[in-house]
Formats: sequence, structure tokens, C-alpha cells
Amino acid sequence: MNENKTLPDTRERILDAAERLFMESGYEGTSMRMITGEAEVNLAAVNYHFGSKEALLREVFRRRLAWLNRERLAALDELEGKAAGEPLKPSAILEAFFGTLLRMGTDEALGGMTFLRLLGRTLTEPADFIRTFFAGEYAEVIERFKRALFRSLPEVPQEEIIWRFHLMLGAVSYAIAGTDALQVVTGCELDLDNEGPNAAKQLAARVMPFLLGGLRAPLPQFPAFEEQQNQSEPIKAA
Amino acid sequence: MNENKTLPDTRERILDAAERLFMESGYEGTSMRMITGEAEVNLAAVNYHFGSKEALLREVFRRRLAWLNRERLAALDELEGKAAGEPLKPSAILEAFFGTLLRMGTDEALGGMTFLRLLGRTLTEPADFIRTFFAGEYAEVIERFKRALFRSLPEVPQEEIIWRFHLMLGAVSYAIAGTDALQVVTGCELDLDNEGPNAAKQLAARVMPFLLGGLRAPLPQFPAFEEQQNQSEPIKAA
DNA sequence: CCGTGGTTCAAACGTTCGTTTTAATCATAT
DNA sequence: ATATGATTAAAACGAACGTTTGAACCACGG
Repeated sequence: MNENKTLPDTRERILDAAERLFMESGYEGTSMRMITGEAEVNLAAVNYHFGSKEALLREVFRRRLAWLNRERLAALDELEGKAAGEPLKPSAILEAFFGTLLRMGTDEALGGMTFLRLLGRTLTEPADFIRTFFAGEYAEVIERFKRALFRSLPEVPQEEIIWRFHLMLGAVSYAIAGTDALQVVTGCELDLDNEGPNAAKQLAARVMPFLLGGLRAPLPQFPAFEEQQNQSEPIKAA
Repeated sequence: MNENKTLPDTRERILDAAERLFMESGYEGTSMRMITGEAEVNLAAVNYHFGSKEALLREVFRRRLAWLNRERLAALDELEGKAAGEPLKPSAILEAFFGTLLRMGTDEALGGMTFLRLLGRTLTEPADFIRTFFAGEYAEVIERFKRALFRSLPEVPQEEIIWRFHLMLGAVSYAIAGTDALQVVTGCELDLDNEGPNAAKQLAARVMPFLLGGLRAPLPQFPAFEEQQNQSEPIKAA
């Protein structure tokens, strides 16, 4: 009958359970029976409310990324408004992009660390439909921030900026996804009370200087390449 | 009868096919039938030669990591030999660790870019047996390099070094794993003729300055922590 | 009160998974 | 050539997967 009235919490319970389990075991490693079991709902409820497992995953992300995208764009808008046409400081851009993300980890209502880790992990999932989904969800925000970085660092080749954006994304994704994944590799606890709002604050304090250092590192010198290694106008721009 | 004589290439064909398919579709996303199909061997061959799918994955990595671990330790040994007791330069340590890795991408006999990308992706696989396996394979090498970094940067808190090591690993893993994973996010081709030996050379030239910049970035300032904040501005060629 | 439409439920669907079985085939040493 | 053990082959195993079915359930407007 109704379409958007407040439903019994079945939908939310499923989304919460799926969020946690996808984070813990990955998409392929999580079965519908695990999800409905943890959510304490009937097995058929997922297909009834969402249509399919793929659609469920998309919805898990949509309800979080809607906020994240809005917040990131708002932060950038405010920066650009204050700057009155002048290029922004790289550190301010990174703060708007990564700081906003990391702040999600402090707010349990936005998914907290669970969603942060899920996001970091899922970006490396090989499934095609996942990559396609993220491409669509991220397109606008990435484009805006890329442009801001181009303006902010006019002397750096745009291709290099994209690479470093890519590298920063990787570092952050790993840092939030793998608090235990690489704990195992580094063989060290990395303290970081994994849950709780402090985690994300510490994370931000540690990560931001690293990112900024990488972004502003000296440009690479290629061995003895051909003509390339130009200065300001490579690649396309959509 | 024999135990280690040169077998028909069945084993190698399986390993090659599994390497490529695990890279492309992940562990859970790759079925034994896909592997045996691509390798053009019988379905039962995997269980006959390796015992199980899990054991196959371990063997896929063992044959590559044996070389990588040996080479990394040899590079570090040589550096420490030349230094005659003095601490090493951070850039030299990073070159020994990440440069050796990236050089694998240039040598098809060592797995080339396929293995590099597989490695980057698999480090984020949530399956327990995978994380346990990597912990064991990496333990010694990580420990040696961690120690070298501690000695190299005595004024930096060890916890901070571990964090930055973690972040560097993440950046590199992403960079090599996701040449298309984040292509989709950045919406840009990032040229980089994805196969071939040039790819890894370019990759190294681009990645190493970023890592060094991140590693030597100024220390984070926590809301109200202890003293520190000793290092000066970075940005200095290697 | 009944009927209606949104929701839950147990059960089963067909498929695919990793693995095992049993027999055929191959290579080699005596 | 024949026996022997290593390898390959075809077929089947039970379990688990995502999804669908059709009846039961519930709230509520008439």
C-alpha cells in the first residue's frame, strides 16, 4: 500500500547486517543466508525488499554515499566560495575530500568505522557490477576535486596529479580497510582502538600529513624518455 | 614415482591460469572449472596436484614470493653491508623494498604485471586463510625492513613509521592492483600501456617520489599529545 | 465485519560449487 | 613385453548458492 512510509525495520536491519558482513567477508564471501540470519529476517526478505543480492549491495552503499557525496561537494563549494576565484590550497582540498570521509568513521549514524572499512575493501572488489556502480556514484565528485587540484597545482602535469590522487586513494583505502589486514603483515597492533569515534580522529591526524607529503613530493624524473615529460597540458579532460 | 622431476607442464599451466584468473576475478570469484578450462587440463588435476583450491592459491603465491623475499633481503643485505653499521637512507630502503617489487612487473618470467596486480588485490581479500598465509610469508622480510626504517629515522616515533609503512603499502598495492579499478573512479586512462616491461618502469618512477614524500612528511600534531614535531619541511629530491 | 494489499514465512527450485571416486592411460625400469 | 606407479579422464557426490513460489499473516479502510 504505502511506498515510503516508515516501514518496520526489516529493510534497515538487512542493510545493517549486510554492511557488516560485506565488510567482514567480502561480497562473494557473504551469502544471503548469513545476512538474513544476522538480521533475523526471512531468507526471502532480501529479494522482496531489494530484488537481488547485487541490488542489496548497491543500496548498502547508496544510503551512505548520498551523504558523503553531498558533504564533500558542500565542503568544496564552501572553500571555493571563500577563495573568491583564487586557487585553493592543496591541503584544504585534501581536507575536504579525505577529512570528510574520515569523519564518517566518528559518526555511528553514518555507518562509523564499519562503513569506512567496507568502502576501502569494496573498492578493490573485482566484480564488474561493483566497479560500474562506483564509477557512477563517484564520477561527479571526483571530477570536481580533480579540477580543483589542477587549479591548485598548475605547475604539476595533470597526469601526475591524477596518479597521486590515485595513490592517495589507495593509501587511505588501505589504512581504513586493513586495520587488521596489514596488522597481520606488519605484525604490530597499531593500537588504534578500532571502534569508537577516537579511531577516526587519530586516523585523520596520522593520514593527512602523509598524503600531503606525497602530493607535494618532487616530480619524478624519467630515465631517458622520448619527448614527453611536458609541463602543463597532458591528457584529456571530460 | 618421481617426486621433483620435470613434470609435464600441467602444474605450471594450472598455476599460470590460476594466477591470471585470481587476478581478474578474485579468489571466490574464480571457480575450479574456470581454472581447469583455461589451463586445458582435467577438472580433477587441481586436487590431484595441489590438494585443494586453497592450497592452489598458496602455491600460486609461493612460487613468486620465494623470489621476491630472497631479492628483497639480498638488496637490504647489500645496503647494510655497504653502510658498514651506519643507518641507511630512507630512500635506499624504499628502493630495496618497493623497487624490487615493481621490478617484478618487468620480468614476465617472474609473473610480470599479472602477478603484481594479483598481489595488490589479494592483500585485501578478507578470507582468513589468505591473511594467515601472507602473515607467514611476509613476517621475516617486514621485520627486517621495519628495523632498518627505525634505525634510519631514529627521531620518528616507531609507531608513526609503522603507520607510514602501512600507508605506503596501501598506495603501492592500489597503484598496481587497480590500474583499471580506479581508472573507473578517476575516469581517466592513465595511459600506462598496461602490459609490457615499460609499465613497471613508469610505475616505479611515479610511485617512488610519492612514497618518499609521504614517509618524510612532517609528523602529525595530535590535539594535546606529547612533544615531538621535530622534522622540518620536506620536498627534497632523493 | 470482511476484504485488500503489503509483508513474512517455510519450502523448494535449478544451478554451481569444491571435491571424490573409479577406471583408463601413459612412461619407464626390469 | 610386462609390471608398476604416476598421471589423466569422465562422472558423480553432497553441500551451498541465489532465487522463486504460494500460502499464511497482519494492519487497516470500507
